[in-house]
Amino acid sequence: MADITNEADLSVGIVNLHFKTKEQLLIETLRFVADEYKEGFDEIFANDGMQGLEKLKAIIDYDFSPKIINRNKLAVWFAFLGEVKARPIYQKICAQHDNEINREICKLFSSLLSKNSKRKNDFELIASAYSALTDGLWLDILLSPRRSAVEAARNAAWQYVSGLLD
Amino acid sequence: MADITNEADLSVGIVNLHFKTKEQLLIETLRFVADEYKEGFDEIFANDGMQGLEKLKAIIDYDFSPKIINRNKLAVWFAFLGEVKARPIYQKICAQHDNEINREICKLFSSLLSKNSKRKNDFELIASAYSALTDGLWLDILLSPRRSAVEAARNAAWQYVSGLLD
DNA sequence: CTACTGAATGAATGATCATTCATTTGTTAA
DNA sequence: TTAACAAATGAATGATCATTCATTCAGTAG
Repeated sequence: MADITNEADLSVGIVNLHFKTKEQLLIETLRFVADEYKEGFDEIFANDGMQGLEKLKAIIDYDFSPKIINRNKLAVWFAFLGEVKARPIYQKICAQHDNEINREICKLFSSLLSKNSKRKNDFELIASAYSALTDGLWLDILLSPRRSAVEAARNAAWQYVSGLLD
Repeated sequence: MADITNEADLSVGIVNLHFKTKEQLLIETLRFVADEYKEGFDEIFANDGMQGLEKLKAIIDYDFSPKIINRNKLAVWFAFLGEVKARPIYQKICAQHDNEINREICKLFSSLLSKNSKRKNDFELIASAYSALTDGLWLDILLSPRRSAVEAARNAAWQYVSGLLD
């Protein structure tokens, strides 16, 4: 708490007055970053100017944009995820957003694959794989702080998607 | 330390005598699980009875076998990963294994794709994506403790790989 | 100017928990 | 049988750190 309040230029007292406990502060923090991510995601999905593949491209760009991923924010995400087993509340906080996002991604792949008879029925599996790929690439970036990691990750995500749609 | 030594049926003193500090205990623990994983991985790669796709299939089975992934072990992995930014030593401990594994996976995809003129030169990108996909699927399993998650994850990994090789 | 109220401070408190070490227990050798 | 040494114990110690609360500060009304 001392470190946090220092960094924020606030007194220990006022932070505890607002958040009540350290645990509450952590919970609100997770909610904040989860909402922030979802908001940007929704913005892209609500944009009817984009269609299908174009939308997916926008999501990928968003997922690897500096606003959403940088080592600080990734460290926050994975610090929370690493605690999920000990504090299931963290997983619950993400659950609703995750479900909504998954539904949208499923819909998107379903429409993208509709012309591809071969993979048409795999859209749910593919949506899961896509989301997992993104998470895994984020982890990569957290682990390897080379400058090129973000660019390489975006390419890997894009190559996966374009490979699906030949 | 009290919890740990209780669980292990050892006295606090003897554990500290051996590990010196709690931090050392954590470091040795990470080394242990990292070595354990690598050992099983090497066993598969050293087996010359298997070739190409068969080997990849074996890796996938291994990556989602109960010995390697179960919620307890995943919680350990991600707890360490979530601390990487604060304690870079954790990332260093995994680095050598990770590099060796990446090299093998690259080789494997390189040979698998050699007949596919279209993706022949993407084997490094594909290897990264494959590894990230696995990590992401592991995270999925940690987050969603439904019984079917492991099976679904294995399918997603397999569908990615088989999709590459049409 | 004074009294009142709510916001803010941060030193002091108390709880937690890693680490230590005086003591006990077990083993080997003479 | 006893002495010497090593291994193991866990209560006591001390460091860390979240939380509290007596006090100060700032704004408003009379």
